[in-house]
Amino acid sequence: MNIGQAAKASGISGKMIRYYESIGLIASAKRTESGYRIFSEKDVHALRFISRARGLGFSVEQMGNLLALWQDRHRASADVKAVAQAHIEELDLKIKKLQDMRQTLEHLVDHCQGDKRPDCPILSGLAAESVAESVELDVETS
Amino acid sequence: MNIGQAAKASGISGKMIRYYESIGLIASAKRTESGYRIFSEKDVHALRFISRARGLGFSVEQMGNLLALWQDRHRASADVKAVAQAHIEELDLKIKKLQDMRQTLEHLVDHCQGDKRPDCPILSGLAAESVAESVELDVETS
DNA sequence: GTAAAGCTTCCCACTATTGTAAGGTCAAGC
DNA sequence: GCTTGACCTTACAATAGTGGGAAGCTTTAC
Repeated sequence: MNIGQAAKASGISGKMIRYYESIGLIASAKRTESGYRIFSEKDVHALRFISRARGLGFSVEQMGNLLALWQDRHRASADVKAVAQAHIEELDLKIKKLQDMRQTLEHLVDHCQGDKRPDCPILSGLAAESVAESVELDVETS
Repeated sequence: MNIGQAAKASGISGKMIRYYESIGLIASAKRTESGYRIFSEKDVHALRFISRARGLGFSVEQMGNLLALWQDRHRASADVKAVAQAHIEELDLKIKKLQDMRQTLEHLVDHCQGDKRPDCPILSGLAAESVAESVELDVETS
């Protein structure tokens, strides 16, 4: 199988397959005499594994660990679970950070008239000593 | 004021101040005869504005728009509100994406014993034709 | 036999930030 | 006046992942 067919079959672009090979995430593919990469079903299977792990937000480094565990028939499921749980915690942190941003911004937006006048609590909020300060000022005067 | 003092006062590293200047986000600072950058209170004010916008997850490009609006005394608050709301939508998309990942992963983790045995629904889930497939298999057999 | 499609490597761009190296400047102490 | 250390300057590299493109070779289809 050529790289293009492996790409279609796995959902990973040819570009990225070459990249993953170059950084050692996957083994170097065999080559034809003329230098074309050859992929087996097993290779595609691994690429699909990677594709799903990426879809769940695992980093390349974490995928390296997961792939090693996947290919180790004597792994303990506890080891896999630990990697997955650590990733859930990372996701939680990111989610919380974004939600905090969202909330602050929403608060500012709620207090903005959004008309033709230039007065804007969003800009005052960004310019204030602290975002809370402007919002509180705003609350006091409303 | 030197760049180091401006950095401390604004919460943006000297490195990043130079970067923001290089990409034109902020105006080029005046220099002493020997080439040191000089920052005024007004400059620091703008840097703090940037610092807060960054904290709310605005991209450099969006900050460019916000700064322009901030410095335009005749802006309409509706324009600012539009930028902010567009950003909230971006945040919502990111949050949703992360939450979806989190949920799928949590589902897999919940079905993993996490002991010394090698059987692991997390790995099967990643290796399956689709993540849902393995989970459903798992549900059927549980 | 020629043209098109697909492969190869290599280099660049992106976001935003940090690190490092080589060198100039300023202020304090002696 | 000179040394020292802290601070400044520019320039280049690296990070993570992905996409884009060029130049050139191979394979396939007609």
